[in-house]
Amino acid sequence: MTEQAADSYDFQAIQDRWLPVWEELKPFEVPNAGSDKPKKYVLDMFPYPSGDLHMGHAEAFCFGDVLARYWRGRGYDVLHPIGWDSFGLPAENAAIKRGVDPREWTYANIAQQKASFRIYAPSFDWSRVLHTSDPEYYKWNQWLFLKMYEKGLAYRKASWVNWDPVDQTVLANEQVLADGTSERSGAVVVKKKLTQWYFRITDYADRLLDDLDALEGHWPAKVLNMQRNWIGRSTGAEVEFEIEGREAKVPVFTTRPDTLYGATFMVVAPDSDLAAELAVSASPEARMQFQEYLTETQRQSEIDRQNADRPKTGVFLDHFAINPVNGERIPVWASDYVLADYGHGAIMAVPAHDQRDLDFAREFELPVRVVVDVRDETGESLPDPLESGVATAGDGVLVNSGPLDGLRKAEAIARAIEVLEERGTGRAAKTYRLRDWLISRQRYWGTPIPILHGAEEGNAGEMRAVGASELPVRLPASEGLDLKPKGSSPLGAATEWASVTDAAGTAWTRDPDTMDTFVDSSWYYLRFLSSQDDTQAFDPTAVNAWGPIDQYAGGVEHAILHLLYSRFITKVLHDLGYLDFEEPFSALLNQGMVLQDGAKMSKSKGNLVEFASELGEHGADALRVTLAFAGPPEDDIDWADVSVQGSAKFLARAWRVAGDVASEAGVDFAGGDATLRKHTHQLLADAPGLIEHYKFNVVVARLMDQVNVTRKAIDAGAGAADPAVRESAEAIAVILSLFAPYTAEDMWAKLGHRPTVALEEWPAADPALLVEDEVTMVVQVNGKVRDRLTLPASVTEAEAEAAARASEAVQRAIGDREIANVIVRVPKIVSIALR
RNA sequence: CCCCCCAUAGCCCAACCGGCAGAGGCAGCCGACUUAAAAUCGGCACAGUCUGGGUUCGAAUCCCAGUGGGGGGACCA
Repeated sequence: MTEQAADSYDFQAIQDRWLPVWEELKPFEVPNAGSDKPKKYVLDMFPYPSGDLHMGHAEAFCFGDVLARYWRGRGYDVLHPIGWDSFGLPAENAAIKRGVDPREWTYANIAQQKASFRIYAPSFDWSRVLHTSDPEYYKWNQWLFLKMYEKGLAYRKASWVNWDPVDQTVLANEQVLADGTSERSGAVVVKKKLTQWYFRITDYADRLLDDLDALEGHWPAKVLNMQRNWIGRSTGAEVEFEIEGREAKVPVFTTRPDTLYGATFMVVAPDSDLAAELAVSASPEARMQFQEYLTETQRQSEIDRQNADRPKTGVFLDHFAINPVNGERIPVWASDYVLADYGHGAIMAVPAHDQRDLDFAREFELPVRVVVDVRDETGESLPDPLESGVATAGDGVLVNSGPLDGLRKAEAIARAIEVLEERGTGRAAKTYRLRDWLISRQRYWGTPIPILHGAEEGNAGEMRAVGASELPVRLPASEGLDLKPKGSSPLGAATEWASVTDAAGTAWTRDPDTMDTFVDSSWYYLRFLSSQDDTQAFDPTAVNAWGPIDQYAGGVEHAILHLLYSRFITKVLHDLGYLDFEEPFSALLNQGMVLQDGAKMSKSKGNLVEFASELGEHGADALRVTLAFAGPPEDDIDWADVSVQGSAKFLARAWRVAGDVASEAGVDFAGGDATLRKHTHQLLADAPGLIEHYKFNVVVARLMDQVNVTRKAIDAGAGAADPAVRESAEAIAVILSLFAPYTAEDMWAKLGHRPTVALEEWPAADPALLVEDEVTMVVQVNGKVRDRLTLPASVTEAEAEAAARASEAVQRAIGDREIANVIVRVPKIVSIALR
């Protein structure tokens, strides 16, 4: 080491010094059995291997790592694994574009990301690494599918599905954005009727919704809100309407069974089976009109359909329904404002009290009957909706409603349900916005669905699950397969792979579809406990010992999809008896985005900050400190607002403090400078709470403050040999190791200790050093600060008040006015109110 | 249209249960060191908390209304 290197901070030299040492020590490998320490499972959402790591990864993995390192410092065994979410469309599309094997492309990217992670140095347990595209992993994906299939939770149905015309595959509802475009390709999604595999997530809708309550305070409020909206439970009643000339009754869902007497017509979705059936028995003109209308609505894009301002359209279906409560005969219409896949695809229309129904009634001159007397604040009845064009949806007293008359809305809803149940024509019911999870994809780079379809006359239409002993169903080589999107799965063309003859000589064809990659990521956290185990998906004993995940960290872009699916699969595995917990993620941290000049970074905008170049230029520590210090982790970071050089400057200052310490390691701190010791112990006392509340930026600020104070003590106070200086430097190294592991390790070595500071337990704050012997109390007169009193910490309320009254400045402020009230809050304030 | 979150120095952000608006940083200015610059060190200055009401002895903090920004849902019966 040259003289120069010894006293100037060189991040490259420090990285080069410690990386090999850590790789030798493997300090973050934790056996499943752990030790006798308590356990924490800290997980970052695993990355997708599209190219190298980017700044978003840098941020996410920084925060996860701070928490993992924190809990280690607090005396826990911490499991902090890493893997790759390596199946999926982007890899496949990129592979098509470059004419390479998706497998090669994917694993090359993984290798690159691993190399970047090595330098960035999150405290991963590398012995547990997994890739979802390994047969050793997706075998268990198939196992999971078969478990779901056995339980009736995986099923096939023909339905209108979201079709991405660019990627040429179906999409889950969750993958279609609000504007009707695909979240992946950006193409306008169209509807296609196809037979597809689904997971029955709607069976779990109530639990998925209700169990969110227990996560309150541990998950971001925003994510809870989004999940609740997504599940979208409505409570009300199912009412059965008879349709003249039809055997079976038609159920409709309503949140307002109290308004049944106001139902003056029925509307069915044009693309529903019921509409088609009713049209068959309608008059020829009505049938023709309906056909035209149906064609018209199906031409509409999702975007047009979602435009709420457009006028109501519809056709009369030439049928009448009977209102079960009053026997009234009401016309049945078809209109696209009723959705086929929500509720029962049919509604009872109450135009007086529902705006959509009113708009429709006014358009087609259907009757409007007020059954709830809704009043405004002055007690005046609101105007008749037919005239005003405004439906009255609020609370009020029921009228024109037979037995419900005189009841208020809530009572009337309850009573209406009772009436329906007594008569057997309805019941209380709930319905959800959430739909079953469509999991089949017509693409190559995913987990093959382990199902065989009958391929000869004798077994045509039959389905058979692949036996557990035959798993995994491996993906065939991509060589010779046309991976280009063409609307059917590339695997179907792999005839040799797809054709199967069983022991009895019967011919079968493999299901050609692959699973949505969200299946892969819905349970990966369980696999980390036994990523090499080829006898089971996961080890229930180990999983129950470590799980659920104590701290999950990742992007808010997964607020619905990934988190909802993981919660669902966790509940299923709980119900199957594998898990003793029902929620996978006890606490969740969502980091914000890294922006540049207020905009999302992208190559096309030319505002990309490259992770690799930042890492090379400033080093891992400066980058991590910058990200942690930029602000609250859940806020977006604008790279234009931060200074990586500033972080580097701070690290150099901290590092020099350690180098200046002149006392020996192991020296007794007790005799050290009291002021500095107090400062150090205040930091030690505050840091845990700050970290646990994700206030990383505040902890970094406190470390800067501690470095500044220590610098002053060395240069102008106690001096470099004072034990308090060593105590402070050691505390800085230990806490700084969460953010800047290399620098902290080097400081630790300079302070005469052996690696690694990452496994060092935090020194305890000494309560005796935290008590102040003097306090400053503020005296306010009529809310204005008039004096500051320095008083002993043991001061009583009466003494403080006396001192305040004795103050000259206070007396001047009071003058000759009378004191109305004196409030004393030791040790903060004396507040004097004048009359 | 409905729901949720946010607003503090030029900028990024702190401020516990309502109790002195400032912990830290960036940018700025002055000075020390230097032949000079960089780095480093020392110092300085900067807001009364988006607006308007209310509660309180006391409000950045609680309540109401609004403005601006962000997010979610939305023809969901």
